[in-house]
Amino acid sequence: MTTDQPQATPDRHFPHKDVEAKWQQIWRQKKASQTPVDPGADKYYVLEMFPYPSGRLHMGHCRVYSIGDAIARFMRMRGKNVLHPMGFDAFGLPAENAAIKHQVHPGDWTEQCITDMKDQFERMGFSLDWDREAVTCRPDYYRWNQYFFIKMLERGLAYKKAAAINWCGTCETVLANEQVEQGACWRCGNPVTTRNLEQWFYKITDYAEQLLNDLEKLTDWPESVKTMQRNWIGRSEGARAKFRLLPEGYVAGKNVPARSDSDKVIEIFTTRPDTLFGVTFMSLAPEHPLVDSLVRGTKYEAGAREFISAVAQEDRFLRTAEGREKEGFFTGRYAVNPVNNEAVPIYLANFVLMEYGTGAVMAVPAHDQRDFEFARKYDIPVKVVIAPEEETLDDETMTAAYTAPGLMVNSNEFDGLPSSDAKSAIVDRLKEQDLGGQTIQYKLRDWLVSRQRFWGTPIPIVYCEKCGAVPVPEDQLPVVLPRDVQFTGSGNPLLQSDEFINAPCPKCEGPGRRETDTMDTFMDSSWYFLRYCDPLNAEEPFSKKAADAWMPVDQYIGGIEHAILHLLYSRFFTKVLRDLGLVNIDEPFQRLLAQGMVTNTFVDKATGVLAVDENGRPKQAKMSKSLGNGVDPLEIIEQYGADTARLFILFAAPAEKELEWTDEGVNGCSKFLNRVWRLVQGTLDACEFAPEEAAALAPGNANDKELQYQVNRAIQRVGSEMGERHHFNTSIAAIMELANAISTYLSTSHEFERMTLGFSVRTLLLLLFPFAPHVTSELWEQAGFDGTIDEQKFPEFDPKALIKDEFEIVLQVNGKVRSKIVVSMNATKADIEAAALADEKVQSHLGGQEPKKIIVVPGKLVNVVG
RNA sequence: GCCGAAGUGGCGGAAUGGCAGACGCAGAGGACUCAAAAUCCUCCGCUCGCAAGGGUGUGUGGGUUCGAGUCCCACCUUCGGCACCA
Repeated sequence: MTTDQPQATPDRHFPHKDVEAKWQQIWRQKKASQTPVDPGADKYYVLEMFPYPSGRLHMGHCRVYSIGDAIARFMRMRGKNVLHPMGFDAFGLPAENAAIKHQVHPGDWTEQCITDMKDQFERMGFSLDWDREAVTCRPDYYRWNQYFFIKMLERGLAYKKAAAINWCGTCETVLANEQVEQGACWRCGNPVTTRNLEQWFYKITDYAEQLLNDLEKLTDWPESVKTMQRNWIGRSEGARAKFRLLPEGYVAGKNVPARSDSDKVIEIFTTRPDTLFGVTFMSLAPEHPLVDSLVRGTKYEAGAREFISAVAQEDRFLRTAEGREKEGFFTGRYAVNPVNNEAVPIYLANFVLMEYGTGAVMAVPAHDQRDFEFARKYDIPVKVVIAPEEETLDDETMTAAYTAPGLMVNSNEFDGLPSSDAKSAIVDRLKEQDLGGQTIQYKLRDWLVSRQRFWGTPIPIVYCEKCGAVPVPEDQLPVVLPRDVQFTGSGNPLLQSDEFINAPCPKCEGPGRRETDTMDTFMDSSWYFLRYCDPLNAEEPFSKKAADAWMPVDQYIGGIEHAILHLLYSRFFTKVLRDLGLVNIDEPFQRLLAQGMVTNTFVDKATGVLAVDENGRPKQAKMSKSLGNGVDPLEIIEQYGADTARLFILFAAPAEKELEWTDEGVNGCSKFLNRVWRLVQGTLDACEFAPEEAAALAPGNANDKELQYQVNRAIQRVGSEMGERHHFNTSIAAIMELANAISTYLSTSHEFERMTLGFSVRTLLLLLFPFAPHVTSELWEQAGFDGTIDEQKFPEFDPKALIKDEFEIVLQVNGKVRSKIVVSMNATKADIEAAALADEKVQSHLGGQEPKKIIVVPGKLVNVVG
C-alpha cells in the first residue's frame, strides 16, 4: 500500500462480528450460563416456550428468546440464582414429512436441525444452560411420557373410547378439540372432518372446576389468556330434569298414561329451569343412543334413519355453525314434562350436540331463539311463560324468542314470581320429587391424545386377545420407536414394522400386538419445564426435591397462540402430578408474558406491488414464508450484529404488542450502539477513576451534579422497569437518556469530574448489558473495569443524589399551566404559595381577582383557583 | 351474540390523578466534506401570530375533581378469542 493514495474514511462502526465471536467463545468456554447448584430462596426460573427444531431460527423465536435472555441476565445481576434452560419440542409432523421427502429417518433429520439451531442460538448470544437440554424425541425423555400415561391409566385418567372425533385428512391423524380452529386444523389449516374412531383420551374434564377456579390465583397472567381459558372451559350452572318417555302408540291430545316402572327416562340439561312450563317439544341429537329404540319398527324409522345419515354426512363444523338452518325430524314419540305432566313430541334436531349436556334438550320456543325458529318451521306450538314488564307477548304473533327475565305466567303455582327467583324454586321442586336437580355443565371435552403418526411417543399398550389392552410394565419402558421403517407417505409406518408390532402380552405372555398410535406432541410439552429441574435423572422423570426447589417457573414467555392449547394442558398436567404426589404446586407458571407477533410489510403477490391499507400506508402482516415477508435473523446478525437485533426487538414495541419490523428502526438501534462505542472509547481515561458505588461520588459543580442525578435516576428507572414491570422498551429509553446526558455533560463541561464521568460510563454499560451483552462485555474490558461484566451486580442508586437543591414548580391558574418558577428545596409551602402569587403571569391571568383557593403540591405544582 | 384488550403527533410509542407527546424513527434546516456516507448541532402536535404570546389538543358525549390520557357512566371504532353449548 502506498501512502499517497486517499485514505479511506475510518470505519465508524464497531467491529460487531469480531466482538460477538470473541465473547460467545469466552462464554461457552467458561460455561457462563450454568445454573447454580443450590437454588435456595433466591431462585429465579425464567423459561421461554421451547421451539420445534425446524433447523432455522425465525424472528418470532428471536423475539421470545431476546425477552427471556434480557430477564435472565438482569436477574443474575440482581443476585438471583437463575435457571434458564432450553430444549426442543422435537416430535411432530415436519420431521415425518422430511423423512418422506428425503428418505431419511425423522430422528436423524431432527438431530441435524437441533445442531443447526443451537449454533444459531449461540450467535444471538442467549445465555442458556445447555447442560440441562431436554429433547422430547429422545427415549430418555419420552420414556417418561409413557410412564405418565401408565400413571394416568392407573388413576382412571386415561381411557379408550369410541367417539366422533376430529380428523385432518392432510395430516392423516385425529386432532384434539383444542387443535381445531374454526373448523380447520391448527397445523395445516385444512378443514377438519368427523370420524368415528376408538381413541385414547385424558380425562381433563375431571379437572374442569380446578382449572377454572385456579385462574383466580394467576394474578400475573394477562387477562386475555385467562378469559380465553375461562371461555374454553365454559362453565354453565343449570338443572337436570327427567322427562318420562311415553310408550309407543301414544297419540297427541290423549290423556297421559300413569307412570309405570317400565317407563324409560330421557334426561335433559337446561340453564333455564324457569322456562320448564313453556316446553312444547324435545330435541335429541341425531347420535343420541336412545334414538334407535325410539323409532325401530315404526313408520318413522326409515325417515329418521335418512335424516340421521344426512346429518352425519354433513360437515360437523358447518352443521354446528350459528345461523345454520334448523333441521329436524319427528320421531313419533312423546315424553312427559316433569313439572306439569304434559306430553311433548320428541324431535331429532341437527343443532343438538351429543357431546354437550345429555344430548337431549327441552325446547321452549317462546324463550329460546333456536327453539323458536324450529317451532315455526315445524308448526309446533309456542307457549309464553315469562312476561316482560313493558310488552305483552302473544304465542301466535311473536316473531322472536323473548330471552330476558320477567314475571312467571302459565306456570301454575309459580305464576307472578320473578323468573330469576323461579329458577331455584323450580329446581327445588324437581329435586323433592326426584325428577332432577341442580347441576353444572362444562364445554371442555376430554383431551384426545392418540395420533395415527410415527414421529411421536409410542403409547405403551399391548393388545392381547385374552387380556385386552395391557399397559407395558414400568420396568419395560421405554417402548422405543423402530429404526427400520419405510416412509412412503401413506399410512403410519409403525403398522408395517413387524419388529415393533409383535410383542408378547405383559400379563399372560401370549401373543400380543402393540398399540401403533403415538401420543399428541402436546403431551411432551406438558411437563418439559419439570424435566429441566432435573434433566439427567435416569430413575424418575424428575426428583421431587429438584422440582420443589425450582418450581414454579417464575416467568414464562411465549406466543399467544398457546393461550389455550399448551397452557391449559400444562396446567392440567401439573395438577395431575400434584395428585400423584410428584410436585407440591397447583400451578406451573407464576407469571406469564404472551409476546406479540413480528410483522412486516409485504408485496402483494397478485399485483406485485407493496400491499397498502385503506389509508395508503404499507400493510403489516405476520412474517411468514407464504407471504415472503420474513426477515432472516442470520442476515441481520451478519449486517448489524446480534446486539443490534436484540436491542431493536426489545425497544421498538412493548413485548406483549405487535412488533413492526422496520429497517430504519434497526438502523437506529445500530446507531445507538455505535454511539455508545465511541462514547466509551472517548472516556477511557476517566473510566480508570470510576468508583463502584454511586455514594462515593464527590458533590462537584452544577454539571457534575446534574450528571450524578441522571445516572442515579437511570439506575432507579431501569431497576424498576426491568425488575417489577418487565418493560423493556422504557428500560432502553432510560439507558438512551443516560447516554444523552453523558454526551451533554461532555459538550457543556469545561472540566470533567473524572469519577462522575467514569461512574456514569460504567453504569451505562451495566444497565445496557442485559440487552446488548457482547458490545458491553467488550467495552467493559477495554475500559479496564474489574472482572467481566457478566459477573457484576446490578448497580444501586444513591437516594441522596436524586434530591435536587432546587426544583422547578409549575404554576397553574384554574388548572392551566401559565408559568414556571424555580424554588429552593428548603422552601416551605407558604414560601412557594407567595412566590406563585407574586408571579407576573399568574397575576395577569388572575385579572385582578382574589384567588379563591390555592393548591400546593410539594415539589410539583401550584394551582391558583380564581 | 358473549367475553377480553385497546383507541395519544406523519410512524413505533412514553406519562404513581399534577407541565401530554419521554425515547426512537421519519422529516426540515445547518456544520464538516470536492462530494456522498457517517457524525455533530438546531427545529419538529394542530392552529392564529413577524414576534412576544394566545387558542386548541389523548375515539365521541356526559360526570367526579382545584386539576382527567389516567377515575365513573353511556356510546363509537379496531383487534383478539369463543360461538346453534340448550
